[in-house]
Amino acid sequence: MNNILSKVVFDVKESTYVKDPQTSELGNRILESSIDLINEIGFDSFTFRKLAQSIKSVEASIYRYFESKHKLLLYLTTWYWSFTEYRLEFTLANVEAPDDRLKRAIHLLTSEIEEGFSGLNIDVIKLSSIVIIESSKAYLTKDVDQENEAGIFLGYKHLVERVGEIVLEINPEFKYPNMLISTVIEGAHNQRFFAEHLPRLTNQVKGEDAICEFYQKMVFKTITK
Amino acid sequence: MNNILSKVVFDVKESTYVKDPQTSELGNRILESSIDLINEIGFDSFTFRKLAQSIKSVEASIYRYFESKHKLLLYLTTWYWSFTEYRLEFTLANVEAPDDRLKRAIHLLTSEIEEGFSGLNIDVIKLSSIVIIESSKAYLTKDVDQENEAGIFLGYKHLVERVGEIVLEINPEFKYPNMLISTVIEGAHNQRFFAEHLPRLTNQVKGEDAICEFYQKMVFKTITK
Amino acid sequence: MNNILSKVVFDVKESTYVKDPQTSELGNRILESSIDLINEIGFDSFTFRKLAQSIKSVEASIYRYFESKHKLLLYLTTWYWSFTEYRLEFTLANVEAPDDRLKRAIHLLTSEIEEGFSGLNIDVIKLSSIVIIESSKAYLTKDVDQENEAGIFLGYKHLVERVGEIVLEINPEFKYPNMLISTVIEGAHNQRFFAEHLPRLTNQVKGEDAICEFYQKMVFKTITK
Amino acid sequence: MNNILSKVVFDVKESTYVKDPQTSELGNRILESSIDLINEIGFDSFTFRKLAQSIKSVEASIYRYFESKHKLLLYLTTWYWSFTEYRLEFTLANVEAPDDRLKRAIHLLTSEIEEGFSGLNIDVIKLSSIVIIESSKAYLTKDVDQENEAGIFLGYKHLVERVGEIVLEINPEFKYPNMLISTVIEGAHNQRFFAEHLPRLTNQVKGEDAICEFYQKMVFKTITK
DNA sequence: GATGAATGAGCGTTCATTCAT
DNA sequence: AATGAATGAACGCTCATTCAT
Repeated sequence: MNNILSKVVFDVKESTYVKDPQTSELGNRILESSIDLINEIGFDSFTFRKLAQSIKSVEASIYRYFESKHKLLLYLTTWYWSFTEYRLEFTLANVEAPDDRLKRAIHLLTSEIEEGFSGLNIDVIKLSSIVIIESSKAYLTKDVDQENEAGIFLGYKHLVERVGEIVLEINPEFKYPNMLISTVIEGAHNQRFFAEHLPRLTNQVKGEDAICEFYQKMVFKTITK
Repeated sequence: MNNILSKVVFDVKESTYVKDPQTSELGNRILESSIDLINEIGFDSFTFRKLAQSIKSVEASIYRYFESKHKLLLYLTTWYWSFTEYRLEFTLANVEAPDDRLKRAIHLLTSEIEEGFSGLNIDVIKLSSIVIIESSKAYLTKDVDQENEAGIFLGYKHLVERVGEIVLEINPEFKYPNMLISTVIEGAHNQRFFAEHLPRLTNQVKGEDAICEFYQKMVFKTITK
Repeated sequence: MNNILSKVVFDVKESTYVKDPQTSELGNRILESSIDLINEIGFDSFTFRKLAQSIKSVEASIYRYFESKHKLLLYLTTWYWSFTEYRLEFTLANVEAPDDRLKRAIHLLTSEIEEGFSGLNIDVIKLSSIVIIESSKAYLTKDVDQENEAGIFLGYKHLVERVGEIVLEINPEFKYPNMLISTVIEGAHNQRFFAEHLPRLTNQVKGEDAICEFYQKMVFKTITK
Repeated sequence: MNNILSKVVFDVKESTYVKDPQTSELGNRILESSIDLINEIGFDSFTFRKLAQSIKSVEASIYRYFESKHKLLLYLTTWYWSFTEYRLEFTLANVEAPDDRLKRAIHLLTSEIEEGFSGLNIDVIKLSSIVIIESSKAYLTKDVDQENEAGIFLGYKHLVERVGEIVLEINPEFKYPNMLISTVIEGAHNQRFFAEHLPRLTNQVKGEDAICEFYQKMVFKTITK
């Protein structure tokens, strides 16, 4: 599986980095450590200085790869969506029935990643938890409209549209496929966070997986004529 | 309407402030200006220094009211949810039919606030746009679990539960009322942001109001047995 | 003499400072120490950090007074020219004969300040040496044309014009009074520097005062019809 | 003219460079680009990094030629004086009358270079403007006394002495020939800068050439017994 | 000889916060 | 109660420089 995964790895917009971190040993250490560190202390108090200390290097070296911590977060989330799309391909491969396809797609988008992926230097489980908590900070910013970031959300958009298309296969007249799918993705993220920190906002019992079940039902009922 | 509204005004958890800003002229200026300023430059680059300049006062004075900018944001969002709950009461008053009640509730939660509210020193339109963009930052933080903030999300939780109860009136067996309603609230916020900045993630045409229609249908279909 | 001198002290363009350093104890320490420090290590390697250390304070405190080291240098040179003009007034007071007046003026502009001035917290001798070595850096900069600096060289300009007028008293037809006087001022500065560091560029023997004599002769011969 | 000029080219003190930039293609690009760049952004914000970018090379490569940006500036000014001395030879060649020689010499030192010199990779017009603005920074430094820089000002000194000798031919008893000539050179530089940026310090109207005329008269009157 | 990668050091700046008045 | 002055700490960033290839 190594080879295939390493192919995915490159599918990150160049505009997020100065030099692709996956092409050097230091770069990879930056990725690994930043995931650990953001998980630990949160993106807000995450700084290049702290990251530099944790990889036993210096800030200047990190600037060779990313021009700001914001760009680094974009890199990570972009990578995550690109990786998720890749997993989606596998999940849908050779599955014909649209209902089945949609069910599987939603399961993928709303369940926790549980197994690690061998052959990857990136810890996807930790990364997914970063995406849940911090990714909104990547777009909820005043810079979101800048041209150079136009391409950055492509991965996410693409994923939404891919699943949206399955919805349309089932009900070609449904008017809001993207709205529905992005609601599911963001919603699942939120519910997972609520389940852990603000349980009264959800009906998810920690441990069980009501989230996936709920969103599957919601989607199918919503798109039924 | 002045009197009634000013009653709402006090319904903010004390743990968010050192001294209630609504009890003094300076405090009110802090609220007004912070809303303007956060709207303008975003919460991340919003600082007490800049706020102090814009109210022609001094950082130290703001510390009399809020112990951090984070607490100030919590105050504003709490105020917002408390205000929203208040509006909900009005919307539902004397409406008996559960279907009708739910429809109205969702409309309230998913539509843009359009009219200002006279008698309020707080610009609710601007505030709602802050809540959309920045409120997730108020809870997506490592401090979220700290005891003293336990009560802070009460307003939001209460609102979710209030509407959740209407859901249960319609279908007492529905298992995930809170999950559904918080998905709607967060979803509507996101969609509104996407519509403006990342339109490919939504099917909302700017100007129209597909969002409200979509969520109403989604909710009713989802809770139908 | 105290009182009169303290009057001069305020004659510095406000655009050079954020808060007038002469109005507080810390501000005065900044002035004194910066003069010492620039003298010692040169303006190029002079930084706010080093200055802060030498006054046993921190950089942030210095920023209360000056927004950059460049502005601080402008403050010092402006102060110096304003002070020089003040000394000029005294030197010319009650002297009627134009020849005499010019001779005295040139002497003032070309001789080393030797006596300290009691009642001043600023060490004028050290300051004058800074002006000789570093002041050109205050105007030889890409910012020189910016509007906000328009008024900054007024002291220097005014001094040049004041002495230029004496030249015109002696020879009203002389076409280049300002050119002549600014040549003298800058020239005397250079020669004093050369005498110390690059003696082959001058004919000044260190210790003697050929510089003053030379410029006096030069001026009188040049303006004679 | 090529051959003769390329002879001049080598007349730069070795102590300024690690490897003579004129001996390689990259070295020449360094010279050309540094002149452009210093002109554009000023010496203070000129760095090896920016220079490296503009020659599409790398900082490390520049260090092969110059050990610091300060040394590079010294190289350029030294080259300039050496070049000026060379032009002086041509200007004085076959001119016998001392008065005439002095007049021509001063004209050379105080007028703007207008024509470019074919056969030179160095843009002398731009370089002369650098020397006017930045050269004082080359010697107004705390390092000026260091041994290895002792020889660096030889070109300038030599030029001053060469013209000083003409002064002595005319008036052998004149005591300050070097002082006079260095005053003229520095003065002309200053006046040219003032004319453009601080016109009230001069009587030079931009466009005309009062500077040359003024200094010629000044010199002749000053040295007349 | 030229380059790419990495680093150590330090600068300018801003922030949040405290203290005395 | 509000303010002015000062501070400690950290951040983002750039620079000059070195090393290995």
